[in-house]
Formats: sequence, C-alpha cells, structure tokens
Amino acid sequence: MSQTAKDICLEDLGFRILTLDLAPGLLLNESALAERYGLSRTPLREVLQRLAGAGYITLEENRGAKVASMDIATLRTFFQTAPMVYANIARLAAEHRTTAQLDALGRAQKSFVSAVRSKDASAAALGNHGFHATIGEMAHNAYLVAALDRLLIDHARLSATFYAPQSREETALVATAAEQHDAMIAAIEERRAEDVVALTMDHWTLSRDWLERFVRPDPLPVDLLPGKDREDAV
Amino acid sequence: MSQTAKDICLEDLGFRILTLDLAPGLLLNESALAERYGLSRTPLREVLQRLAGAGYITLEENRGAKVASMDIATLRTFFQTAPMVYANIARLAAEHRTTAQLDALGRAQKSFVSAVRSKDASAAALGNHGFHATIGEMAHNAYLVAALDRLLIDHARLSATFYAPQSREETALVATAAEQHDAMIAAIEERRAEDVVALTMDHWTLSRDWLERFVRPDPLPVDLLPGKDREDAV
DNA sequence: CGCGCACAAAATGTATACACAGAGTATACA
DNA sequence: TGTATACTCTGTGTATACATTTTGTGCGCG
Repeated sequence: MSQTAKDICLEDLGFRILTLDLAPGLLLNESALAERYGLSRTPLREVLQRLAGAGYITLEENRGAKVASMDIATLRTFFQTAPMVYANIARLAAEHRTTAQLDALGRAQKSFVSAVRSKDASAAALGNHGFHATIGEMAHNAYLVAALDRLLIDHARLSATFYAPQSREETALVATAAEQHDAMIAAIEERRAEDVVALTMDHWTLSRDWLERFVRPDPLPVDLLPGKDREDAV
Repeated sequence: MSQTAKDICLEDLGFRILTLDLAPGLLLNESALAERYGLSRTPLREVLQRLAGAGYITLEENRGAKVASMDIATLRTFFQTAPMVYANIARLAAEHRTTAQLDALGRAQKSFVSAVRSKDASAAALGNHGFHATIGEMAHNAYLVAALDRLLIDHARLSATFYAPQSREETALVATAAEQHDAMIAAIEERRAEDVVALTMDHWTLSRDWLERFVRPDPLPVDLLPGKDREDAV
C-alpha cells in the first residue's frame, strides 16, 4: 500500500510538469533523475514511458525525453477542444457518479480551497487539476478521459499564474471558481445533468477569459519610449 | 530507417491485438514474447509500456500485461462516444488536411480495397484502421486523437468478422463502406467540411447497424430441441 | 473431506555492466 | 580562415544477473 520510490517519482515528475517547475520543452536526463529519486535507470525509464503515454512528455529515439511543448498550435487546439470535452464529461459524470466518487470529489475540492486560502499557487493548481480529474473518473468513459487528461495537463500549465492572484479582482475570480466547484458538486450529487453542463460552461468561460488575457495581455502603450530608443525595439 | 526488432515487435503485437489474434483479457508473458521477437526483456517491457499508453493493453503491478478487455461496459461506452468523436475529427480533418496526408489517405484506401478484394479479413480490418487513423492525423488535434485512437482499437476488434463477409448482403455492405471511403477522400480534398461530417455519420451508421446485429444476433429458434436434451443446455 | 499453512516454481521488478549512437570539438588540410 | 574529418565524450539502448512478489502445489491438521 505504501508508495514505492517509483510511485513517488511518477507523481513528483507529474506534479513538477503540471506546475511548470519543469518547463515545456525541457530535456530530461535519465541518470540525473534516477539518482535524484533513488532508482536505477531501468525503472526510471518505465516511469518516463508512462508519462509519455499520458501525454506529459514526449520520447524521441536516442534523444531522450522532453517535457511536452506548449507552442501556439497547441494553444489553438486547446481552446478549440476543451469546451466540448469538458461539457460531455460533465454530463456523463452527472449520470454515472458513484457515492464513493462524490466523496473523493468533495475531498479534492477541500484541498483545493485550503491551498487557495494558504496562497500556495502550485498546490492550488494541483488541487484544481485533481478536482477535474475526479470528475473525469466519474464519467466512466475511457475514450473521452484520454482526451480530458491531456487537456487538463495543458490547462494546469496555462493556469500556473492564475492561482497566485495579484490584484483584488483576480482574487475574486479565484473565489468565484471555487464557488462554481461547489455548485458543480451539488448538481452532480443530484444528477442534474443539464445544470452540470451549464455550470461547467460557466466555469470554462471564466477560465478562458482569464487565460486569454494572459496569453494576449494588454499591449504596452505605444508612444511611451523616446524616438531614439525605438530602433532597438525592432 | 530500417525497422528494428523492437519496432517489429510493437507493430506486430498491435496488429495481433487489433485482429483478435490476441484475445481481449489474454495475459502476456514477458519472457515468451521476448524470445519470440528476439529481444531481451528490458526493451520488450518498454514495448508493453507503450502499448499500455496507447490503450492496447493494461498493466498491473506485479501481475503482468493483459490485452485490453472488451466487456459490456466498454461496448456501451464505445457506441455512446464514437459518433461524436468521429464527427469532430472528420470536420477538423477537412479543415486541416495537407496534400501529403491526402496522399497517405489514398494509399491507405488502396491497401484497404486490395485486402478486401483478396478476401484477407485481417488485412482489411487493419487497412480500415489505417484509413481512419490517417484521418485522425489530418485533424491535427492531439487531444481528440487520443480518444480516437482508443476508439479505433475497439472498432477494429469489433469489426473482426465484418471483413470476412459470409452472405451476398454482407459483401455489398463492405463494398458500400469502401465507396464511402472514396467519397470521404474527395470531400476532404475539397475541404467540404459539412459533407465530410455527413459522410462520416453515414459510414458510422452502416458500421453500427452491422455491429449491433453482431453483438445481438438473431436468437436461435426456441422449440427446436427435443425435451429430453433441454436439461443439458441450462 | 475441507481448510490452512509452508514451500517451491514461475513470473515480474530492479540493478549494473556494456554496446551503440549523436553532438561537440579539435585538428589537419585546402 | 573556412571546411571537412576523425575523435572524444555524453547519454541513450540492451543484455544479463539478481531480488522480490505472486501463485500453484502438497502436506498436515482439524
């Protein structure tokens, strides 16, 4: 039952990728990781294979493991695909949830909220990830969950700054997200499928609007720099 | 460029799973497979990890690898999910296809048709799988493709008998499927997204109707056996 | 006869040593 | 000085030996 070194390695690498501690595109060194986690290279390579299978990293023949990239094409695809998958997963979760899973969802939300309260951005991002992954389990649909899990990886990484709110307004957004979670739990418990879908779409809209602001931030004022510096700017 | 023993092993195991040569639920023995493919256990285990990541098999700690099962719950989920994913993939493929991918699709269709003509059921099933996997590549959406690939595995396994048509009527169905492929190629080439979606749904309906007939075959006549044998039947 | 425990056999998990490929660098030659 | 080539070095890929876990079997006991 206790976690082996291999389990810890798998979990920790996943955590560090989700929280951007390991940046997209970063090359991973087998020997270094093996030593860090107290494993030999053989089991470590199995961990990497699993991470690759789940979409956390990519493997290239004779060229090692790279943290999955997040280029512009990935972002486009993410925004295109997420709402559809999230909505369908939400409906299925309402229909198929078990009591045990509902308990797990409550616990996930609890740890999310406490992480937000203690202003631990990484823990909050991971808590949010766990919350939505639990809803995925409820959906009981291995096909869609494969898509969902990959979406949640990129969602977590995109949200990295979301849970370290700077302004009063941003703090309010995080609080709203947490309230939406509670509403979703209630709707799932009562199997109100349409409500869960609607709440999920609201939740998505909140997240998307914030992410778009992050991806495409307000442009800097145009004519602020003196003319002579302009040439450096290209 | 040439295929290593590992590549051959990966490909062949995938092939044998798709064609039901390795039955769902079957336990795989590492040593036996390693010897069969001329590998040591280390690279063979990596092959298994990859197959597990792609959804072909499942791995359980200290209990080896099992070919992914196809129980009643899996079937339900399959019929529930496939049309949505197929339709979305079709639309994206029409929008994003490149010329090179279009060529690949033509080649896939060609090898599918020739397999059908030579009455090689396994090759036909694999050819059909390759055709739809190629459309998946066109969609250029890693999230949905993860779901698609898993659906295509089960679709191929469900269709195992489809491409060994027994009756005149079944032969006609296979011919219709091939014609639908051609129509899909044309519509994808001309980027007629809505048409591709419609054709895909027709294709799905054809497949689904046949599969349902297979899953729920015509019941045997009820009162055919003499009374005295009935007790053995239970 | 049924149940349980202990031992044996077989399969999976891990460590280590070695083989091989790729990237970078230095050197020789044009 | 630029380029090509050979060499070295780093890191991945593979094989084998060993450890651990699981499972099957047989014996003894209730």
